[in-house]
Amino acid sequence: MTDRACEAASSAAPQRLRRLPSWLIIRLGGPANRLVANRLGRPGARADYALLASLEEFGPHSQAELGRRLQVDRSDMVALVNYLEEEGLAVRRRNERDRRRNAISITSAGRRALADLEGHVDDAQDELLAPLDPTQRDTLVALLQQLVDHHRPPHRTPGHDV
Amino acid sequence: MTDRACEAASSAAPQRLRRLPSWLIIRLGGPANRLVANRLGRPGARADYALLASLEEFGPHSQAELGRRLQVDRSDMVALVNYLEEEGLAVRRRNERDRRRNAISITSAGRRALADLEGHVDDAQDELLAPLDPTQRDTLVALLQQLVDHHRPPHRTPGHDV
DNA sequence: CATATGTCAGAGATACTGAGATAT
DNA sequence: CATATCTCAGTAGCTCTGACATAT
Repeated sequence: MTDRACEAASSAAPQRLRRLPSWLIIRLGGPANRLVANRLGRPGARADYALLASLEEFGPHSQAELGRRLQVDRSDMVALVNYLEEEGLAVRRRNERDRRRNAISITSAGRRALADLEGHVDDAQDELLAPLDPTQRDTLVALLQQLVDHHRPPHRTPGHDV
Repeated sequence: MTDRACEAASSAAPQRLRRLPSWLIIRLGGPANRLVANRLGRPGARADYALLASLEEFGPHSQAELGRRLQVDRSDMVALVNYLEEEGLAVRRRNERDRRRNAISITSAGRRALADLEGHVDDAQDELLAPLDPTQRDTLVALLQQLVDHHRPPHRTPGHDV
């Protein structure tokens, strides 16, 4: 009996961690990542979805702009744009008004891929938030948005866009 | 004017991502990790805090039990326990009732280290949750706890503890 | 000249996989 | 024999740093 009580608790996290926001958020990163990646079929597809959403919503970007929007390092953006280009989901041209920059644009195939990915991403959200009702989900999203906004690095806007 | 409007929005995330729980959680993992690591001074100290908290709260553990409690792989637990042992914060003995297992116990130096780390960890939470008032913080923690509990892997309790 | 951009090479921390030896 | 534990080696994805050439 006491043995069974001990066993039942033997995989519960310590209270110090269960009450710790940073621990909860970091722990939840695993399932969040895994559920989305499983639905999308490929580990890196989460980043592709982010790029395509940004391109579709705001139009052409330089790679540095994409990086600032999505909080991805410039150096890591290269491979991501390479992939979209190879798959025909985006095109990379020269920006003739500022020839340091590339101008990345979404293609029609990219829009179709975005719409397809979106359904799977939404399914993953339902799995991730399964125990919460719609009101709780809204509350959670609103709170997380405040935190993400607060921890966004200071805004540096150099030249004109694209 | 239109240029400035474009520039002001050039680092805002797309709405598709701003409303996406998985994206918000994964994005927040960075600051959560960084703030705690900075306060504790060493990248790996977050894991040490978790181990010490578990040992202090529940008494001696085998390494596999620690792994199940904290959701850390057995193979990664070896180095973590090595470090605690080298620092004199825990001792690793043989469990004579089940000689496959080690029995990890916290030392008095470990308890002092835990108390010290706890202050810094709490400071990091204040930074992480800065934009939220106490009620919002409680709400957030309660919601995250539900999600973490829900995504905890299925409970497998083999033998008796320690 | 100072800065921004794209690119590449490498490091670092985290997480997972596979295998082997030992013990139940 | 089947399983559990500890350990090590290797892999993979993610993030960050440093450097360089090019352009503003």
